[in-house]
Parts: sequence; structure tokens; C-alpha cells
Amino acid sequence: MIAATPLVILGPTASGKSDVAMALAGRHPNAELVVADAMQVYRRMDIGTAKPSIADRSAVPHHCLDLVDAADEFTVTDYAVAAHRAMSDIAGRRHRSVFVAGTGLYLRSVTDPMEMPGRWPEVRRELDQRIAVEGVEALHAQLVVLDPAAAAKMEPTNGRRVVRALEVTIASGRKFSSFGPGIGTFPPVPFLQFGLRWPRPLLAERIARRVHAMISAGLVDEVAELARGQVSRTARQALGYKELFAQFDGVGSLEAAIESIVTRTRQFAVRQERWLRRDPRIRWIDIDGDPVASALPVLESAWQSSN
RNA sequence: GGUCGAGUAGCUCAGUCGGCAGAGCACACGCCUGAAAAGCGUGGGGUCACCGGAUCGACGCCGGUCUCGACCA
Repeated sequence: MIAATPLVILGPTASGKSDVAMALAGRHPNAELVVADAMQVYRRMDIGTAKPSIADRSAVPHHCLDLVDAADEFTVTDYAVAAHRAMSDIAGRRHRSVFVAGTGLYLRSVTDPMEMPGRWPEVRRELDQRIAVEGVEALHAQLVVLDPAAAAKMEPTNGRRVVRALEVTIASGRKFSSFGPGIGTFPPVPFLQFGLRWPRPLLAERIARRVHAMISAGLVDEVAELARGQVSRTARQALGYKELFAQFDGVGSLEAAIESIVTRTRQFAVRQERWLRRDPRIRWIDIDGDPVASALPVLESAWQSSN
């Protein structure tokens, strides 16, 4: 028998993805959730990442949570490995994967056949030094020569992307652009994807409420505890953590930090929307207040018709 | 009641000698294959509190009005 087509529930932060996924799983004992979230992979970062509760996690199997410690770095490729393993384990049990996805790139690394070029730290170090001395434009100019196609796809001022493309092109002997069409193409894939879409003002309100709820739930203590030890470069940029770390270092008041968390989370949600709405494979469900009530019937019929 | 200060983009504020109205943030739109809750770009916004005056020309100068703040009574 062929494994059931995985379902994907995606949407911006605070859109209610997890609630919808729990409701769906509550009706199907063979559903297992696979989370695609760049920050919920870190242990000890629970409140600020809105990680599913222990109760939810014991009621329904969750995968790809708490994969590494907050002191460890973690990247897309690590996620792709973990998610593929989870998916094949689930299929082995003849269960069905339901992705709960907020990080678009992480999800794409699973749904789309992507070839990740690899890393070359020595070359990278060298480029990081050069960019400080010569400036981004010089490196971009070099990329134009070595891999014009890649150079054309990024802003000449985007240091991070320019360095990455050069790292790969110089060190691998292959052009960065030869590793695939990039994320701008959307081939048919064996996943049924559903997006939760909110009117922006409503979502903004939910975000503000949720941030304040996180503070009430003890976010400041969680971050303070974290600040006592090592926090990796990738983990420390999590919304809510970054701002509080800065506040502990003496930047501004707690109130200002909270306000900044709200604003930046709102901006993040918009960025998520913009990333997701390009993908024509996603079927959108409009939410006007109750995500479960709006989305469950749609997902339920998708579950039935594709099983 | 009096004196002084302030009033310019949604917010905080620049604006030199009277000569096309500015910045940061916010907001909108877009890009990005090993940091993606990251990184990068684009641009829409103005009755310069209001009324009048002098001037070729006023956000700016003159007179008055309103609002806010501080101080004095």
C-alpha cells in the first residue's frame, strides 16, 4: 500500500496552525504531526517559541521539536534530514504525516526536491574577512563574473546571500546556480497544502495578545535562564529572545522590549505571508475569528478524499 | 490672569540667510537554496495648528486666534 499523501497546514505565526492540527489529529488516531519551525527545534526555548504543550504532545505524536540544545547551531539541512526521517517512520507505521509549518524554507526543503550545496567554513571565513575590507559590492562583482545567473537573482547589497553564493561557487567547483532552480519554481509535489489566511488587523491583535500572554507565562525568566549559558548564533535570533537579551544588556526598558517584540513579530508574520502567497500549490482558507471552525471542515474533506 | 517654550508624515523629531518639504521608525510592495523568527531592496504618504498681513516668493518674518507644556501669580 502507498502511504497516504501528507497534509500540510501552514500560515503565519499566531494563525492557529497548531490548534487546527490538534483538532484534525483528534479525529484521526493515525495522524502524526511534523512541525516545520526554525525555532521550536531548540530545547529550553518553549514559551517564546509557542511550542506545543506537554499535554498536546502526549496526546498526539509530534516530530521535529527539541531536536538540539539552544547552545547548538541548526540549519535547514539539519531540518530536512530530521523531517524526512520522521516522515518515513510515520509511513512505516502506516500513519499519516500532517505538517504544521511556519518556516517556509524549512517546509520547502522537505516538499520540494532540493539539492543543498554544502558548507566550506574555511572559504567562508575568508569571504567574511574580505567583505569587511572590500565591501559587498566587490564580492558581488566577483560573483557576476563567476556565476552571473546567481548574481542576477540577488541584491548586490545583500552581503549574506552574496557570500553564500561565492562560498559555494569557489569551493565546490560548481556554480551556485547549478544546484537547482531555486525557490522561485513550484513543481507539483505529493503534498496537500493548506494555508490559514487572516485579515491583517485581526492577526496583529492576536499577536499582541499572545506576546503579552508569553510575558505572563514567564518568558522573561525563561530568557534569563537561557542567558546564563551559551546560546547559539542561530537560536539567539529568535523573536522574543533577541529583544530580551538586548534589554538585559541594558538597552531600553522592559516595556520597550515588549513593544518591540510585538512589532517585529507582526512584521515577521507579514514576511511569512509574502513568502507563502507566491506558492500556487497552496490552497488558502480564510479565517475570520475561529481557525478551527473555518479550517477543520476543509481539512477533513481533504483527508477523506485523498486517503 | 501673566511670562516663556512648543505645534512640520501614523509616531519621534530635523529644517542653516526667506527660494522645489526631510530623516529614523511605522506602513505597503517585492527579492532571497546550509543564519530563514535571519538577510536585502523598492515607495506611498504633508492644509508645515488656524486666520490675516508685508514680500516676486513664507514652514521660516509681522499681527492675532487655538491647543499643549513649564514657570510666575
